[in-house]
Amino acid sequence: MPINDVYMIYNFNEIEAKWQKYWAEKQTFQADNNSTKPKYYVLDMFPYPSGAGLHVGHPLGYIASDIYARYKRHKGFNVLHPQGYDSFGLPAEQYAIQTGQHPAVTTEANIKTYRRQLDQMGFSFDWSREVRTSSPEYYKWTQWIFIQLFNSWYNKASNKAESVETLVMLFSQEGNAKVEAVCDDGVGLFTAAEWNAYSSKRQQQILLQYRLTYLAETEVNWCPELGTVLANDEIVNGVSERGGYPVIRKKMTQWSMRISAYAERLLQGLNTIDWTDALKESQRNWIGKSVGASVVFNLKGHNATIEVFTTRPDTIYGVSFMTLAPEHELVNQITTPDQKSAVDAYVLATAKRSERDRMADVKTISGVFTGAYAEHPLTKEAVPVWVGDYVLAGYGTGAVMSVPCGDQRDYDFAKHFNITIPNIFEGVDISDEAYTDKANTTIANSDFLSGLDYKEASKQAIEALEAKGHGLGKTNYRLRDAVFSRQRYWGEPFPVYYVNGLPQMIDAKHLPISLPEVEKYLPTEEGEPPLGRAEVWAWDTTLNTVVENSKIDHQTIFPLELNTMPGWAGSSWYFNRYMDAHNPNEFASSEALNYWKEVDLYIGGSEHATGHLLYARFWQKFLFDLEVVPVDEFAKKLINQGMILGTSAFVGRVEGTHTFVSVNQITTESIQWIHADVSFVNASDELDIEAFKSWREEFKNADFRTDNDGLFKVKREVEKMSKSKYNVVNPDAICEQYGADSLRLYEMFLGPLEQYKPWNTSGITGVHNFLKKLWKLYIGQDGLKITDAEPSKDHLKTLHKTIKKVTEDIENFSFNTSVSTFMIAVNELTAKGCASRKILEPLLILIAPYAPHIAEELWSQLGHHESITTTKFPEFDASHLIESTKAYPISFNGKMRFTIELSLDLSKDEIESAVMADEKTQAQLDGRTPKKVIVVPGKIVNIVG
RNA sequence: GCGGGCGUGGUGGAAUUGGUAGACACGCUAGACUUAGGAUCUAGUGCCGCGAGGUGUGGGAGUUCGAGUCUCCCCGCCCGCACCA
Repeated sequence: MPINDVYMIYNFNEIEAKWQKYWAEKQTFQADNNSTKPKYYVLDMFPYPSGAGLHVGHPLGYIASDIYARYKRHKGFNVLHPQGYDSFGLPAEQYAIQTGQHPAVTTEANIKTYRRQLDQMGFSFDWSREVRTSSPEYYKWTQWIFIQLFNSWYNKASNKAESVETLVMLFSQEGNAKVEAVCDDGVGLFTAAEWNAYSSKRQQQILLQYRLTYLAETEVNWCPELGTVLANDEIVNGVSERGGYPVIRKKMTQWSMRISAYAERLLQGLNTIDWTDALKESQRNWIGKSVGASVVFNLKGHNATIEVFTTRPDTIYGVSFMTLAPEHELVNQITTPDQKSAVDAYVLATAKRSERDRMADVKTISGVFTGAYAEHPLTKEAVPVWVGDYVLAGYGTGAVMSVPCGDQRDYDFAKHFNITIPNIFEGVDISDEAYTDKANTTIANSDFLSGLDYKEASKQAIEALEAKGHGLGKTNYRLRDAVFSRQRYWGEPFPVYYVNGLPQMIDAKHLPISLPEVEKYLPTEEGEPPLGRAEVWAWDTTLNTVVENSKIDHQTIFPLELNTMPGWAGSSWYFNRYMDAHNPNEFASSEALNYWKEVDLYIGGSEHATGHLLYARFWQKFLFDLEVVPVDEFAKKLINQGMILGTSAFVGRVEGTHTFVSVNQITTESIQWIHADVSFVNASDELDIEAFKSWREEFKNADFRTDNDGLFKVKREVEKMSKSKYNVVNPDAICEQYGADSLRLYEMFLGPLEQYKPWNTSGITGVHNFLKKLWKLYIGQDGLKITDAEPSKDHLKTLHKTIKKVTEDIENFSFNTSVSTFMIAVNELTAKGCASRKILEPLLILIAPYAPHIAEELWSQLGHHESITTTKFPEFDASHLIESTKAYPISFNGKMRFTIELSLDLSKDEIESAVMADEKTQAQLDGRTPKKVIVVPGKIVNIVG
């Protein structure tokens, strides 16, 4: 056979296509819901299929999870490794608005691209379980979950969600006084008799205040540019996360999710799951638990009271004033005529400032006295009531009891307005700043609390306040209920219609409620969401169907909800659907749910910390309460892969001219930096001037001031990889040039999985060369090199060193170092001329999870007819690592330690005597006799004295 | 301000978890073969020094026979939350 025959050289393109086809045809990676093997569920965060396709950053996490999934198969697990698409979303809709193309059409096209790109990477996904959040078969169950939420309330007594039917029963039997529910503020008390006498409408309105998803007029974050509301986690620094548009506060009637009911369980659950500390900490911050007390102050001369929340009830005797948020409802009511104009002016001025301004400017102290006085609940002294914008309307009750000696903000406010600062701490100087250290506090000047520490004083203060009916211990959470409505087209329709303005659920058996066709994807002229354009968007209660009817008679036909669900709806439960992806009758069968239970390993970006990952935990806990899922945390272990960043290239242009200047030639002129496409620049930062010139019309006749050698250098900067920064590297090109196995290895080789790292294509030659060397280890000019010769001890040592390292690496998710380990192994075996089947077969299995195509190809060339994917992973045998007998002592203080290199030929006993005979050891022992010598091959030897 | 993390060659990064720092790879230098090569192979490559040698993990101190690793202080960087009462 000629040398350039396909079987002689490493023809990665051909090999990869061949095995991808093989895996697809044989359905190699289809998971079985009935298996005697132990199960293992490896999940990636499913992608949003954007029009730009995948860049090299996207597959990083998929490669890692794929290696792990393949490894687990080798280890004898029944592995579920599915993939799908989070296919509802804003970009497809924005594109639809611009082009009139239906989002379903562009989404379908994008999915095709994604699928092709994912396939070419050789991922071992079980595509038979693919889900798409935008398909009616899927969102049928998203709608179903919504109905379950609507039909549930949160019982604090049982600490779980229960059916609204039980709530109705309680109301009709004993009213709501004893019902411990998480519900809206301001639900009044009623008796059973009153409840039963209420109209049906009134009853429904009351129930809405208890449901886990509810309709309420709330102040929401409205983004005019996007034409929709946003959840708190979708806003970053006062602007929208997507697009960076301004966000304003606006009152609207919206669906909300009562996630606050689960605040404590979401917090506690973090202790049971293996997620990173950083991520858990983000969620803890976001939930923001604080323990303290609610205290009620009477107002002098008014019937009203001010309720405050404090984490420092121990400082109750240090209160010298109170502060209300400018938006507080009492401000108007209690302001005295003298102060009215000043207060009104202040409130107005604050209202004019945007959220962002207020956030940016925290240093300026401002406020105004209302003229009113509250009464201290214990001393009965008068306490002046102020208004100040350092108090936030949205947290706690929007009012605080100000203790200037114990809180820096209160202190600053008091200093600024000359309010007295009583000192209630023993032996502490507060002339310069407040004393905020509650761990080392002794309370003074505080009646019965004097002499107590923080903990005891808080306890007794709460007891005293409770006894007087002026307060009680309370825990506050920062976590707000999540707005669930979006004024958008491309999302799940709600299974909701309205009768007399009250929401009704469509019976689950009529789901899905599919998205209607609309002519345009914009809001209507009347300002209704896009679904308002649908001619057919009403529910016929007699026919139980969405009907075509322009003249709604309001007897049997009722309007449907026009909002759609937010992007996070479909992604909050998809991991359960994969277990039984095509079940038309249930969202997943209980057999499937009980078999797979939860995700064992979840890999995805940390940017979802307070969005998707919190909402998904919330829904899982709810579904657990409903007893439809068997576990209340959906992912046991979670790893955040770091982002792969792009290395942008900038060319400098002298401001206001058409002259471009190489970075070395820049002198004093002011330079405007322009992104150049990274494909025009080589590894030495030199620009292909001609390519750049023909890139855009405006550059065609530009001048270029080059270096003396005629080269033009660009400036490099590491940024997020993005189309708009022209720094995107396409995996298709890499696969074409180096192959998927090279790309997979290189992405792992780049650095620790969780770290952020810039992409640099030139380094890929290193791993590519490794694959070529690997190939040459098995295949020579005359074909297969493998022999059945017994391996030498040296070869065995290399193999087992590699087995040990690679196994440890995979278990610890340090995939980067095993790539190096492979390189060392192949270099050593090549140098030693190893051709033994007993070495090279196990080696191939080690490499298979990382570089599956080449491994499959060589495996089949070795004469195997079955895929390598389920062969048994090689076992490490320590005896092969023992080396020589040189030992030298390390320390002696009761315990003695030696570093030792052990000999392959020696037994444990022989090693022991070798150690003891060692000169240095003898010197160190100084005549003493050790009791015991512990020998661990490949490790340090302990000698216990 | 609070919380989490990090700091090692020109670069990405290793380091048996307290035991020969810089594995492996990129880049670079020299050479070989080809002789358009960006292909392949060999050798070298932390820094200073011709050399023996010295020095070296942001800086300083400490614990230890021994510190990149542990403790304390300082400097710098990244991420999350942020007037949260």
